Amino acid sequence: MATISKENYLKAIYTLGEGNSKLVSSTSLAKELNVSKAAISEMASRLAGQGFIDYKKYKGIKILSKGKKLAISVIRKHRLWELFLVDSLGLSWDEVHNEAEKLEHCTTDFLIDKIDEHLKFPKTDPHGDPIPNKNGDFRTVWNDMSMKECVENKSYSIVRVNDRSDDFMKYLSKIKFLLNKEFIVIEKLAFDGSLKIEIDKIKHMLSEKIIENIFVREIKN
Amino acid sequence: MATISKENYLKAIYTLGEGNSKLVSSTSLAKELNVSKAAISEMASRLAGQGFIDYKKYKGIKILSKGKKLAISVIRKHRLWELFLVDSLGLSWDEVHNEAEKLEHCTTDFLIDKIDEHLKFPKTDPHGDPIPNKNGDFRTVWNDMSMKECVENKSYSIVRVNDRSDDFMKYLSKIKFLLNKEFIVIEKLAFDGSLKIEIDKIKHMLSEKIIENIFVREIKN
DNA sequence: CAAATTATTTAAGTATACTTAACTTTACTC
DNA sequence: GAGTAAAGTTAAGTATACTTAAATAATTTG
Repeated sequence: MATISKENYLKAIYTLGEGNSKLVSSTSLAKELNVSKAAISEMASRLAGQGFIDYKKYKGIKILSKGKKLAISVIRKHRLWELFLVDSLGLSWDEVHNEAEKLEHCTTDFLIDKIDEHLKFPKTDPHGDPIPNKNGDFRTVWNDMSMKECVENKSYSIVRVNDRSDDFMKYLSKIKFLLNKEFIVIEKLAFDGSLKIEIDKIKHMLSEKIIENIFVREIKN
Repeated sequence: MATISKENYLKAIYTLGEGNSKLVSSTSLAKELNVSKAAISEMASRLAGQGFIDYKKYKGIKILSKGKKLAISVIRKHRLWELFLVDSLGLSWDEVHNEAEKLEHCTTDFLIDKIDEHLKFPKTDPHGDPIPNKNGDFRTVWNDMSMKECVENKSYSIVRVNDRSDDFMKYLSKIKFLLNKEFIVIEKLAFDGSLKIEIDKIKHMLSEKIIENIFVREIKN
């Protein structure tokens, strides 16, 4: 049985392992899931016993195809819910993450496929992350760049954000820094890595901590 | 903390106790929740300890205002989800009960209020059951009658059904016997309590077991 | 390369939510 | 009112998913 806990462990292992390439350590998993390292050891043994992961004591965790399948299915549910809540229920993008975090665990494949269909099989969620299709394939090709690489006097649009904390999302909403929104880089400050940008004719200073979590696409005119 | 189990226990206690009037027995609860009678004793002690119910050993269970509040909140979530899935996602009424049974436990008050608003504060769900408002009040006045009381050559419309089993709901869907649908009683057979009705110009025989779970309103012309 | 530090696991204990089996209470019948 | 059947509880045990504290393995550093 795939309980809520197991689904969250597998999602975290999949994310931290970046697909299935990297080994995931107990410490990083414990931090991600907000549980003790002892809890990780225990659950790792259980998940390994059920064929979801490969677990070598003191070495690390690697997701197996069975675990990957479940993780992607949960991610798919999460992202489709987020988009659905924004598009069909009018929630704002900083409100949907926590709701989707719960809904992803109590949605049947039947229902999520109906939602996928209703949204006309979208490719990305409201944060710009790709939505896997029914078969678990991410078809979107990454062609974005970190906002850190932006140069002065060029226009960009925001393609993806990499943080879901309330504070971060709420700040972006407040300055109307939404997905696909265009902005111009006015000034780049070398000494602290911060960026002065103009959006909707209003200028904002963004710290390095903010911009390293934002991914953009250059707009060529 | 209100876990999924606790929510289901309170929902069942509220339903079997018909609001808060009747004492609920361990046996009936065990049957409703598909667990052993021993499990009922244990959970009853826990719920009583937390002030959700009044529990007198060997006597029975009675819901308290704290428990009633939680039960109604879960029922509200269930019924709003059902209507939402039918109205906004196009699921059929026999598909929504099982989905709502899961979603009701992982929906915040914030989200369900958004759904309520989106549906324009509906009064009944797709089975005709009343939806409590944000304050927990059921405002709908019951003016339906059991289908058993139907008489020959009169027209009725279906107002509410009292069973959520897949077989029952699928059969009603199949013969297009949907909420608010009009039908005429052609013949009433006294010996087995069955009813011959006409719906969309097609005649159907409905057994007593079916009609006792259907509630109707007479259409006067 | 040995010592120290960090990472990880094991052990023991807790809470929830179940089970079956044994026992007790209540209700019913003669 | 005693005997019995049904209803309900208690006791003991299980699985999941955590915790803290102690022990062990791996890695880093002098």
